[in-house]
Amino acid sequence: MAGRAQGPDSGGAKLIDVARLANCSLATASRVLNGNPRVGQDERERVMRAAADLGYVPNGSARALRSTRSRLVGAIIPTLDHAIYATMVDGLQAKLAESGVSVIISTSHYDLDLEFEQARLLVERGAESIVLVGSAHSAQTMALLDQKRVDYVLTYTSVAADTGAAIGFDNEKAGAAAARFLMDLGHTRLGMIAGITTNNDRAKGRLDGFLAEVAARGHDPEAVPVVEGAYKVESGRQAMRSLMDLPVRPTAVFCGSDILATGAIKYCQQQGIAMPKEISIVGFDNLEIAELTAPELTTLEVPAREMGTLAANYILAPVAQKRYLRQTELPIRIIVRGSTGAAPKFSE
Amino acid sequence: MAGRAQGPDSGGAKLIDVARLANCSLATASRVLNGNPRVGQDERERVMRAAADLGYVPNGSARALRSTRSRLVGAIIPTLDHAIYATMVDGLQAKLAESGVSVIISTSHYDLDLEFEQARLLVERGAESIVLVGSAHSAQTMALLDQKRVDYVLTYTSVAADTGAAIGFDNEKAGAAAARFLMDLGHTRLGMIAGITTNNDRAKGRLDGFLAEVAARGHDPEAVPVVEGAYKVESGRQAMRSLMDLPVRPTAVFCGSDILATGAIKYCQQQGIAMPKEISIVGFDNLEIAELTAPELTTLEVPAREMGTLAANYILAPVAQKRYLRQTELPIRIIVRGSTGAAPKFSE
DNA sequence: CTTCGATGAGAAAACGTTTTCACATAGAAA
DNA sequence: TTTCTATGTGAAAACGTTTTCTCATCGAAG
Repeated sequence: MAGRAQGPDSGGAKLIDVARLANCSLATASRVLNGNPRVGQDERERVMRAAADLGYVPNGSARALRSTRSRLVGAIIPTLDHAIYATMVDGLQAKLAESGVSVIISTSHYDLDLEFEQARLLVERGAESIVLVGSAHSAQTMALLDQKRVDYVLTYTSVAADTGAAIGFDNEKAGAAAARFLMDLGHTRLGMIAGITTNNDRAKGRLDGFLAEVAARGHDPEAVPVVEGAYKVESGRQAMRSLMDLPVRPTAVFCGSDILATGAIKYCQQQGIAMPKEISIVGFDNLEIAELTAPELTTLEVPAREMGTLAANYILAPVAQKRYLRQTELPIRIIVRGSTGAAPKFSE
Repeated sequence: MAGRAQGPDSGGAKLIDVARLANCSLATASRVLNGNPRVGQDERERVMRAAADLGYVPNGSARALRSTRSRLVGAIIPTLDHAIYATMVDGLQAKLAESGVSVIISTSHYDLDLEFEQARLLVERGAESIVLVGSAHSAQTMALLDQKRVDYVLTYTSVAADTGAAIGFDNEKAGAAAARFLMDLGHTRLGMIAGITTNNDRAKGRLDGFLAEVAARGHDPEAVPVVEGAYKVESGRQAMRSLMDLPVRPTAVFCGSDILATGAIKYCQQQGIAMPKEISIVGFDNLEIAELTAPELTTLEVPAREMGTLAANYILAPVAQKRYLRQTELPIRIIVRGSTGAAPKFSE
């Protein structure tokens, strides 16, 4: 970080230079470049030409300072290393770019204190809106956004706080749907490989919903073995092993992500556990890999890109419309593939 | 995009408020918050406390305007939807965040004109450095970066332009290594499924290197069938089909990415083409999915995260060190797994 | 003819910082 | 004592825009 972006000498043409070349005042030049209609045709053309000739690039800092509009949006996600989040950001960025709004990205690594620091930095940078993941955030963070009047959007959740917006889906409903789907196939011995639930309300929601539905069907949720694993293929494999080593093996396992599910499938293949004959597996996310396993993976589709696009739409919307977009719950589809089947019959 | 980030009334405490509360001048307050040592102990403490009490958040625009240092870095990548790029950005962002530098991200979708627009916008936002992917960029883009004195880093390539830095690997060498590996296994009937080479010097480099090595071994590169496919599993599948439909089937296929390779493997499985007995397949990237196929995929590892981290190091380095880091060529390893084997013996 | 509203244009203030410059004060060197 | 250097502090300029006034000019309405 050495060398300056736009030194006084270097960098190049400023608005005053454009104005001089176009033989008009600073004010007029500014108006032209901002599309203000109150300026004559010929003047407008002179300024445009002058700007082009000089290769004029406005100074965003100065503009932001004076106008209090930075055209900057911040996004804080757990990590870019998961397709789910990367794709959401891709959608967000693509949509915002259409309107000339830039995205500053930062990662929290599932740490709420770190998230607060990032939020602070984003506010400092002048972000007009901030996109967050999930509904669990530190009180500090919320207070900051509130005090500084930064509007924010929660994604991957449908639970909106009292101030910001929420655009996502209901993780509990999704977990319940998975349980229902498996029980409808006749499975009664269920298990779950959940993502790490600490500081992760999405992982927790899926687990809670899953167990709640089990209870709703009159089964004992306490009897459902649950293993938590980091978002890694290998943890899925190991989690599956510990489930399969249980005295009473589950016949169906719901995994909190496709990555975990893939590891689970891998374990079954290695152990020669027939799928879906002996074991049914359901994933979560519908990543591209869900079609690469053998058999292909039944999974719940997360509308990652759509959440990004909708968050962008909300951010770009005029205040009048905002209240209608404030709480958007997206439906979550189950994609049935070969990894699930009817529960095996037991001879006992 | 409605509602302002830091209005005159709203938002909250400014530096002048901090100064007043600490009973000192604006200058002193500024010095304290910037760690300037020329200020007394007690004064320093008063200012710190005042800033904390008021929840003071500096205005980055004003700071950037006056100091010409934005602490902002831009990154323009083809898309965030490919793990390769997302991971690089993750590494970049993580490293820069340690020094309080933020990353503005934008995507070019492999379009050089769009890339120029994005670069312009980043310069406007005050980015002090810009990270680009590959070595092929429009003259306009290069001229802009040059004129505005924005230093830039090319990644995924080891070819540096005369001004910026390059941190990556040699795609031609990598392609050649793949060819050598396969020929060393006895394969003479090679084929390639390349990524779309239009506006993509990385895809093109891999192809060129592959063919060059074939030629270097005394074979006719014209005889090597090449199919281009978009970065999708399905295009890999289709590309593989067209290769397998050839009158003389290749016995070994080099794919420009693991995604394409995965599609190719899928086709072979569907068609019952034995791997690696009848066909050897080599991928590129070493994505997590490379370990999920059956057999697992032999592939060339791309140091995506490392490139991001090193780009960040370069950006953060003091000018004196920059020249030593300017051109960093990373080695590229071949990860041998089950998808490749000795060439089949022909009865002819 | 006036008076008016509309239109086009410029001068100067303002945005919130950092930085330059000047000025005290105090202890050390002469 | 005088002169110097080092240290801490404040006043005010500066960064490059946007925006608020103010002021002409002009054709239309009175």
